Amino acid sequence: MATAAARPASRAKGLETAERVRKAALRRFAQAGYAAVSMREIATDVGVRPGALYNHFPTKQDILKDLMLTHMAELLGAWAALENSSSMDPLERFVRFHIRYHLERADEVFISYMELRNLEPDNFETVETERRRYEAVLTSILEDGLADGRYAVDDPKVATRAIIAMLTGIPTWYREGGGLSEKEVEDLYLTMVQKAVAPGSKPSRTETG
Amino acid sequence: MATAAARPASRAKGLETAERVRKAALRRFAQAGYAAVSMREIATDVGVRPGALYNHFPTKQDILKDLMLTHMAELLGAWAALENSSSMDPLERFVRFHIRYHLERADEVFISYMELRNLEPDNFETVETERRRYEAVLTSILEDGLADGRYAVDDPKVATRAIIAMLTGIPTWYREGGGLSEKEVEDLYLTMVQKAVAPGSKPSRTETG
DNA sequence: AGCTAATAAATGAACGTTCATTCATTTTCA
DNA sequence: TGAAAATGAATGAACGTTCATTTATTAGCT
Repeated sequence: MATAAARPASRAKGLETAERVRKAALRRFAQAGYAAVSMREIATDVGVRPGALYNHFPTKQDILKDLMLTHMAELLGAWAALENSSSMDPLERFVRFHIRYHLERADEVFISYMELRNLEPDNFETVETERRRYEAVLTSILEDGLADGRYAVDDPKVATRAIIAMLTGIPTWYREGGGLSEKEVEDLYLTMVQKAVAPGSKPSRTETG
Repeated sequence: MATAAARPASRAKGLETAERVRKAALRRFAQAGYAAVSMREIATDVGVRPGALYNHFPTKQDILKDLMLTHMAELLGAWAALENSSSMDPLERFVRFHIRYHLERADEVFISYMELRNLEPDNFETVETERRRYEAVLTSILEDGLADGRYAVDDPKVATRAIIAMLTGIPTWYREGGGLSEKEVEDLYLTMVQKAVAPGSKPSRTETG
């Protein structure tokens, strides 16, 4: 047999509990904030006594770390899986991906920029590095379009931050069944982003193209 | 160099302390989050014993409430003072005002949307109402431009949220002496906003109306 | 399959610490 | 003299975490 690290399918109880801890902590952290959530509350959600949590995570900090590192890795992984799989325009692909992903994983996203300050320096640095890698994706798309004249932005890095802030704000107000479908939101934002980076002389009253 | 400068009639000692409490709490809340800050820490910053804080604020909650309600009132007040005082284009005036104000009051702004969930329902509702009033300012500007064809946005309320999210993200990355002046940031963002709402390149729907 | 040793998970109770808040007393100062 | 402000000590509650013990679950052996 292989080492003990690989678990037989029947030995799933422990992993199940660890996963339930993650889920409960995720929900609670997103709702009340890391510092305002007690291990006792998480334990209650999981249906276990507080001490039992320490069979799965060494400290409360490690739960937060796990959630944030996992989220960043999955975000980059999800993009990597999509990056070369479509013939869609890269900017459109990125905008639609970002909106979709951030609406699907609202809690993870919320925690990952809300609880940064509660991370120990090492883990903070790791998350920041990944975040910069993600931003670099969009910057690179803008630079490509800039090089062949499809886009016109004065500063691709500033434009990247502006666009990502704009898109990341969506989950703070969008609610399902609120009159706009997810697709409609994607289209609205895509249009604004495309116009914001499009060449087109000075705004105000110049004619199009 | 001992005391802080001018105490007018020395009758103002109590008010001075209350103000020092506000300042200390503001800084601490912005840095560590409301739930992670103790009354003891605030008292230490102020130079007083914890119990003394209760001569100025009935509870820790009330300090947060005071900070957030004051901030929203001052934000709307600052805009009101500027609204009709310039011949600048309304959209430009709003964008420049928002960026400037949010860079000047980074801590207040940060707290006001980061600690919303720590507010009691009544105070939360008050802050939300003020926030909606502030958003309505921009929405109204966009609707005016939409009516006479200067702008073209599919949904002024969505565009409002998009623009405000974009602008409010600036303090998370902008640092003085980081290669860009505040004026340059204003100009870069203004250009993107103007292009995003300008009529022109991307027809996506029938006209509203 | 059944038994057994080993291991993993959960319990229940406790640890010391820190928390927001209270209050009688003292200090400050107009 | 009187009121506001600050002190110093105390309150009970809640916190993260530990640990000896019990309970579940599994691997190795026959």
